[in-house]
Amino acid sequence: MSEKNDELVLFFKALADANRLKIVGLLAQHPYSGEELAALLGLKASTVSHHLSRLSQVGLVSARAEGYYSVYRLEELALQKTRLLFSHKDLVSVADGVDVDGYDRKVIADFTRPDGSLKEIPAQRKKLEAILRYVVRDFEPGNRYTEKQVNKILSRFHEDTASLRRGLVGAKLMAREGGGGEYWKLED
Amino acid sequence: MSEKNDELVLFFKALADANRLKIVGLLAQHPYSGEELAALLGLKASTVSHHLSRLSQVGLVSARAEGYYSVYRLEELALQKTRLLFSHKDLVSVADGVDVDGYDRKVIADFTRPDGSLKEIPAQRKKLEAILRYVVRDFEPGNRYTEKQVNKILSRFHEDTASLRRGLVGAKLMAREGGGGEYWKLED
DNA sequence: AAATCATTTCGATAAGTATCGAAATGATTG
DNA sequence: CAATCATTTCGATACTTATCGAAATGATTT
Repeated sequence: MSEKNDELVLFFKALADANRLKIVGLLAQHPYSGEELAALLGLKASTVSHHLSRLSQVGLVSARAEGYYSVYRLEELALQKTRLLFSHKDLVSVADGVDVDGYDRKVIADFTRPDGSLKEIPAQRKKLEAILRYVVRDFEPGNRYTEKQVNKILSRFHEDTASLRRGLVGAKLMAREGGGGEYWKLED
Repeated sequence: MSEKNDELVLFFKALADANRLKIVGLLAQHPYSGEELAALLGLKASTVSHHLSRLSQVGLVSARAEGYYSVYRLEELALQKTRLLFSHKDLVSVADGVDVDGYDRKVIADFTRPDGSLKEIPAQRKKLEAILRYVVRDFEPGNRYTEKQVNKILSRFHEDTASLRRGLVGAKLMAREGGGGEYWKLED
């Protein structure tokens, strides 16, 4: 997950420099030695060496010895790979390491007291939904509850149990049977 | 020339950061508000704003107002463009700002295919010479080649190896020893 | 082995930038 | 218009890195 992303970041960093892009463009024509590249770009040999190191680190260039020189060439294979990189599936997987419950946790932290009860019931819909997801955890799947039992559980969180109860049903986190007033938790 | 490269550098810089990549991955799933992104990534709102600014600067994300929030979405068009970015021709043009061999580069871009082979052998003398300078790079200085070896190397570029071979000798880029038919690369 | 030439490594410096907190701005609701 | 909430801007800090010069390493020739 994360290591794969690091590799991607390194790849883009390798291309995120004007002089390295020029090197790639030059090597796309034909191989060059480091000395030639330095002359063409107006840079010192040590600087070019640094750039080539970053490029070869991600497999974009490779070197072969030739006389005094090392001759560097572009690895078009690495670029081919890049073309395939931007499929929707691969893009989505870039976010793999992300903690998707982060938003809920932040809202819960903002609206709850140390004992877990609610300081207030959020007015904004998105935050209310996060809080309702938090509250509904205290109900067990499969169980059926009377309205009185529901209110008792909800009262741990806030005195306005009616609002919470209506919210849970409205958010389709719980359901109610029309007549008898029995409630149960809905699964995702 | 250079402005175009700057744009490219900015584009890669926009993607050369782990958190921005995650944002791209998340927005590839569906739009998010800045607040949600901040919670998901464990960053402060101001930091996320900075990242979104860099991403929208290169057209990768766009925003639309929705209630209190601004909702950001990925511009898949910008990514499509990226796929086309790595054609041989465009790669070669990345080195346009480099002040040497500009003419040769243009000719090479015009006459070569993505794999580096020749679409055709130029008829005009100046263009032919530029192409010959390009071709001769694949010969190593000091080496001696039989005609068969020469033809094998030249066949990477064009099936008419005889024309290329005669051109190289005529342009004094390579020399041939009269009797035995051995060839070698001439230095500038 | 000594000399020569290119490349790499190292240390230093300057520029860039990711991140935060605080303040300013913008947008929406009451 | 006042209150509320999200976003942006600003100033500061810490980390990264592009660049250079000098020294070390590697490779080739004599």
